[in-house]
Amino acid sequence: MPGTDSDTPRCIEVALAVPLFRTFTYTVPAGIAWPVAVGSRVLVPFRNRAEIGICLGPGTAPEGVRLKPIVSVVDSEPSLPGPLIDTAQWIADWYAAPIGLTLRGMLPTLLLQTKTPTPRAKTQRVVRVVQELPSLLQREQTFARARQQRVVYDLLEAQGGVAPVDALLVQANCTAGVIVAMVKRGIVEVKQEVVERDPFANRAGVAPPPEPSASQRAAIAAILAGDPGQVFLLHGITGSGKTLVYIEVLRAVLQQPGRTAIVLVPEIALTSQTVDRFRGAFGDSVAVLHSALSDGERLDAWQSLRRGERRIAVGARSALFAPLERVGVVIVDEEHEGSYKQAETPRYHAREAAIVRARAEGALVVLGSATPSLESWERANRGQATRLTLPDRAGGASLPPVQLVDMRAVTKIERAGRAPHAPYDPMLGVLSPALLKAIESRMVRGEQTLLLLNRRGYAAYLQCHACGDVQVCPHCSISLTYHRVPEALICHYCQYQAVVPTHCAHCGTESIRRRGMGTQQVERLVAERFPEARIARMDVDTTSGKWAHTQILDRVGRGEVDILLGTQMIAKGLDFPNVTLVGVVDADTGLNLPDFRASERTFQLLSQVAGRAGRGPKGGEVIVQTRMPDAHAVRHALTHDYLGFVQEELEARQVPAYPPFVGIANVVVSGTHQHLVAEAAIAAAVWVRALLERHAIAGVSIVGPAPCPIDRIKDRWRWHFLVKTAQPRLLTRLARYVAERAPVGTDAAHRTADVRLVVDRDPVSLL
DNA sequence: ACTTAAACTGGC
DNA sequence: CCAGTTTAAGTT
Repeated sequence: MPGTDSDTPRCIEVALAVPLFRTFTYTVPAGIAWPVAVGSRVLVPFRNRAEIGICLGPGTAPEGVRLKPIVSVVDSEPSLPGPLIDTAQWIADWYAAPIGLTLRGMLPTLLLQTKTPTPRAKTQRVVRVVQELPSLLQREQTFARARQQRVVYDLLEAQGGVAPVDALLVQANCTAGVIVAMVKRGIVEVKQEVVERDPFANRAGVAPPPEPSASQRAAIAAILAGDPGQVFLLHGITGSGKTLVYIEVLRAVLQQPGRTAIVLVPEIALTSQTVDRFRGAFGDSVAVLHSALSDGERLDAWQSLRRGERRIAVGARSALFAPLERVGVVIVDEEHEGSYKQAETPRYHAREAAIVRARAEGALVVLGSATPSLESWERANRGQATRLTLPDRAGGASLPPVQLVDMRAVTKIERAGRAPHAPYDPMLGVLSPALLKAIESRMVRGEQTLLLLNRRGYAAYLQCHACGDVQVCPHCSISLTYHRVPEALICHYCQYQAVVPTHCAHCGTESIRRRGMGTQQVERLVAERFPEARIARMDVDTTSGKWAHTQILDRVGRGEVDILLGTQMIAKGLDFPNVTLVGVVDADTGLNLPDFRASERTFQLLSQVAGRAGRGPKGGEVIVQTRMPDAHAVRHALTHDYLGFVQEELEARQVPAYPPFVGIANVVVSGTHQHLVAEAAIAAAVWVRALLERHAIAGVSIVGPAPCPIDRIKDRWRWHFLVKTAQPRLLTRLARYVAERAPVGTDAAHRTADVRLVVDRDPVSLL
């Protein structure tokens, strides 16, 4: 047996959760069984402390170092099976991340702690609405004189009808007396409740899946006939029944003894309907991994998967690391979603990592989307993925017709018809007559409307009409958004809050105006126009409570909402047959961001939200308001023409070169002093250029450095430059070299400015 | 990241 | 001159 000779010490390589691009070598004392399995947790002395690390295999003693012995092997079975270790190695390599931090991200935190405190269920007091006041009219009558109660009610309502008492008091900026009064009036109740309650644990089952259509059957058969590691791109238009394909593939795979499966969804809270269907089909075999699990619950879920008690892991990004063995299929739903990219180290993309893990497991991969990412589309073009298409909506429904409203024309007509000094009517600039009329007809018919506006708050910013001054965040270089309930100016990047000024800070006049509409303003306009409508708003502000998403959507599903208004979170995965109208209030919001994916994201958003309409027998229609009707993202969305869009967008990515034609790494330098950051970024870029020249490396271009489009966030100034090359291996080496060795923050001045450099390979956004 | 040791600062 | 504070180095 290797390593058992008494004169060659038994050594292992151990990864520890420190930001270092290296492992540590330990000896294994005689009392401990040899060999130590790869992927096992080991307790080791490190910096005078005991730490838990992961054994990566036998090691060789480096020269001139006195090795320490491990204390013990913690696991009887490795916590991380071989394919997961391989995946971790790939992630660390490709994304230039320290292996120890990568492995840490794969395990529940409790498994890496040396001491295990027992978590106990916490309780807190919550307020719940008991008397529903769905329409504006009822609310105005009820709260005629009770201003604060109205504020509390609106906040509560917006969060799904339930909220913790203390949080609500802070939000409404009022005293407990207000809530006591409301309890007395029988409008709300206050109860003590356990905080951690898993809404997925006891949700009602859903109807058994219908019979697959011909094209669904063809896709299922093709996938099941795939070779181990084969990647399928399932391109199915919205409502074509991709989920049914997933379910049937899962069913077939799980029939093989011992086989397991992983399903990734973009954000669990937004896809509860999809998750319900998996639960409905596979019941207790499913472990739902979501961000609101407590550490203890997460550990429970992890262990049930590790022990084989549950064979399907459903969850966001990190569910890819489910400790399953013999994985037969990995499904990535809505594979184009940017949330699959992690924003912190390791900055991995779960879709790419899924392909790597599947290869290591011998599993199939299914990437599903109505609007595949250009990366996946090009992967199929190159023959590295097999394209499957679901061209029709299930049940014979057709895609809804999309009507474009050119808001430039609306503005002109409105101007012409208005007396010279008549006050501007915000309604016309925000909701066109065509859209209003369409909403009205839905109200009359008892059908539901979805309104998308990808900007939260009331107004995008405040501007002084006299001097042009705009209120900006003192910590970030973006304007403060005006929020009405509760009234405040809020920075959407750092949550900084300021009171709303009455006078311009710059010129002292009172000419402050609200510019750029947000969801709160549209909610108000719609409520004024349709006082009897039951309106729900869904955006980050109304979904702060843990299950607020689910609660709001359940209300829509039960028909208790006439108009659901929200940001992009209403665009995903909702399937409500009574929604017959989708209105896009402003298609242009994201179109002009200085980011190479702006068009792609806009097209995806428009296509996804359009797909929410007409899912039932009543059909549906979509109305898109825009001032940029010629933009290709808008044009092709109108005709549901994904192929047309992709063709044009691929063309646009050739020159200047962007993914999928080149790989890019975004090197971001940040720190607290503007000029030091600029200096460091310039020096780093010079250093990389010199490196390329010294080694005569061709085929790499450095773009920049320049300030990031948002050049300050949370008091940190930001500069960046791009490293572009069509040679992935070269980019791996460069990214690693820069992350590990770039001379940034090494001198005293830069250290005081806390100058740091991060390498973000395959960035999802450059802002 | 975190800890420890070495190198500085300032009050006397 | 020494305590307290900043900075540099190293983790097996």
